[in-house]
Amino acid sequence: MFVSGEGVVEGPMLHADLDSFYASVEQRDDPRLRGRPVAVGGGIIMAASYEAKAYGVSTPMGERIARQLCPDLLVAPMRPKVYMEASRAVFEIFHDLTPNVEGISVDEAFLDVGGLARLVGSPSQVAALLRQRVRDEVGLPISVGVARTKYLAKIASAVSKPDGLLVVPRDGEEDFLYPLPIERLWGVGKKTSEKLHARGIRTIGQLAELELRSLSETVGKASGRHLFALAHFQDPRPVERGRRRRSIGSQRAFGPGRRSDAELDQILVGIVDRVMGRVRDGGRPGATITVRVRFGDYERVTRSRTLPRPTMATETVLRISRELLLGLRPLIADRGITLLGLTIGALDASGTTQLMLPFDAHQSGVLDTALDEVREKFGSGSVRRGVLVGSSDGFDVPMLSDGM
DNA sequence: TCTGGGGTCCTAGGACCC
DNA sequence: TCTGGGGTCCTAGGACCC
Repeated sequence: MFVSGEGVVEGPMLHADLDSFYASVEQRDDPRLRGRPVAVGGGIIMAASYEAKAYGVSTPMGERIARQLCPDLLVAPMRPKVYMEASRAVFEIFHDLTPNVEGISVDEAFLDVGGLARLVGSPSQVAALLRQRVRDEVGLPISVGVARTKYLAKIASAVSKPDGLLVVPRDGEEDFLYPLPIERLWGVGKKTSEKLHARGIRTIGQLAELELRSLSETVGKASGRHLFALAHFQDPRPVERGRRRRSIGSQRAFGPGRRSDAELDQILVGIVDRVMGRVRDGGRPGATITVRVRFGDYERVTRSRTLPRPTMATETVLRISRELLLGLRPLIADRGITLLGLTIGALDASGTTQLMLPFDAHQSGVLDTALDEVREKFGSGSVRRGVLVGSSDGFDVPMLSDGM
């Protein structure tokens, strides 16, 4: 069961995903790059066109390796502002089609197109229209997957790439999903796929044959439940509008050479400045400050501290980050440092509240009253989603939390 | 594959409270 | 005085995603 918070809708899902986003923008803006292997970045490849991917160029990959794989590779420098503008234009088209848009990243979103049947047509017609509009109005290729659930739609868009459209019919879900390799599932990365391969599991169909218990023993409890549900087409998550970011961070990588304390401090000041600028721009004070360090041997550690209340003050955050970094000085002196980063999380923590409601809250009207209370206290944008948790005495307790 | 930069979520242990 | 069970919050690390 899912308890719906504000802005939660349900219907046929559409997943739209721009192809090789940065590289496509570069090819759009420079005709000489079209049809040729293009990479974006410098030092490290951040995006590769399909022509470049054909040579084995991928992200993240060192530029030198990429050039070895593809001697004709054209490398364009990053132009973040241009990409942000293109992303904004694409999302405008999404929102023009339906208000039920959940942005996942700059180049990717879920759309619930259930309500559009009468206005525009079937989900696949909406998908075709969306692709056409993005192509005509922004000049970018975008792939779209259409299915009953979010994950199926996401996998469908990935399978349809590049510049594709794939509809998974309700009676064709098994035929579509089960032959695919497990790596297609969201949440199966290097480690998890290794564990499953060790058991001879390579396809989603094979994974679906496992018992939940035995799957959980292999990949862990939460992961096990997650993958089991996906393999059995259980994915009731609706499109969530207006998700808010839960942390803001910045980091800088550098070569393994020696850094003086003064040098490190200067880098830290720059990073804190950048992060706190974004914190203030967004009006999202944060309480948990995390300093991240990667040593000369590329092993990473974090040190964090949670303030009694969220802050937007650069001075405070700088002071805490200096203290945290100070604690790492001996290790850095010993092993060198190749990355310094700062994340500020628990955003808006002062306004976080959780309401425990009885099981029948939905029917009894208790839920509505509780939602009104939260909105009154924290503003109407504060109720983000409903989460179902089990309580120890056997009763299911829907929990609403804000600031998500 | 000699290693970016921005994130999310989960786990596990310890401190602390009732 | 000693002890248990249940719960929250914080910290650190890990896996994963785009």
